[in-house]
Amino acid sequence: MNFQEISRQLRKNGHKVTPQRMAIIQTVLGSTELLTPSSIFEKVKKTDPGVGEVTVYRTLNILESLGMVCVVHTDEKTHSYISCPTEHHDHLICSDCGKVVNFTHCDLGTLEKRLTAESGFNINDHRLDFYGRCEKCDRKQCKAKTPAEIRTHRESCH
Amino acid sequence: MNFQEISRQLRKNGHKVTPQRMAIIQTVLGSTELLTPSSIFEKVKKTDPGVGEVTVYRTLNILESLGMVCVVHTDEKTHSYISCPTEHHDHLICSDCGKVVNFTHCDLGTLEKRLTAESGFNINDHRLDFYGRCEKCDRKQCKAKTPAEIRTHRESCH
DNA sequence: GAGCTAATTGACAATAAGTTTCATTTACTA
DNA sequence: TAGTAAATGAAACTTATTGTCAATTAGCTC
Repeated sequence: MNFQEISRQLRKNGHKVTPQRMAIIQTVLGSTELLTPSSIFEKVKKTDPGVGEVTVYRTLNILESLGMVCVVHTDEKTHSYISCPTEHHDHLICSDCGKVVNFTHCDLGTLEKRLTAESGFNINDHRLDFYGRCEKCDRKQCKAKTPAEIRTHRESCH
Repeated sequence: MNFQEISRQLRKNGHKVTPQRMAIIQTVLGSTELLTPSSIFEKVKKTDPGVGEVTVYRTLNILESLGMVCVVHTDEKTHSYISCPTEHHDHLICSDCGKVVNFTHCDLGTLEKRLTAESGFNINDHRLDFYGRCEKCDRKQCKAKTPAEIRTHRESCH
């Protein structure tokens, strides 16, 4: 998604196109790894020091409402976000480096029918996340323990 | 799981059996609906007013470490817990009343193989949650909007 | 292009979930 | 029935996120 498409998408939904917003959006959409509000803030600050942390939170809410990012549930206490396609998809998440791969065609139709019959539930949605190690991390096993080590390791994977 | 099994399980793992702990555990394990720390606190307070909210948090952490409850990810900002079997299972969650049904045999082997081949990921875990309406709620569509209305509605479903 | 207006921004304050601390109490063991 | 380490409750603390508000700005209208 390029600058113009993003701008159009924003305006179509009644949002203004501001430099802060665009800086944040380009950082988020240009990444394939899991991002937290504060990690986004840190990244954006390097190129656009004028952007406030609160604006990151606000922009993430807009992106979520537009379906351009997903909230990924991790064991951490902060929200994690990942840029994603707007059609239905699920996630493969690397537990070492935070890389996320979207995949489509989860083919849960059969399972869903079985569960509907067994439970009486009227199912209308699901969330499927696979966890494991991406190819890179699987080769160089991660030994990082401290937050700083994990950050270094993650950077070496991207 | 009865009183004695729970006690044994606790002692086996180096935890003491206290009245507060047992009150909390029996409330949690005796429920099929999603519970938050504060909703558990409210329930327990009715029968055992002496139990503090912090003890609820501490007990939930123990139950989680023993694999007796799962954290279920919702859109709410508080953690939600559900009593669950210790072997692998996934969840069906009613978005109206919070009822949770555990199911086994998710049969994701084929999908997992495909994704491993396509992505190079070494997958070792997954999380699959189906969302929808349970049979009861599907019949009497939920119109509740305010927290108080939702609470009333939920109580009427259990 | 100038002016208007409502949305956006950043700084700061407020909130709330969850954790830590610590003096006191209590479950288990010897 | 002590002794001791774990557990408890109350209060303080931490930290992610949200709300407030005056100043700024994007995008519309003329």
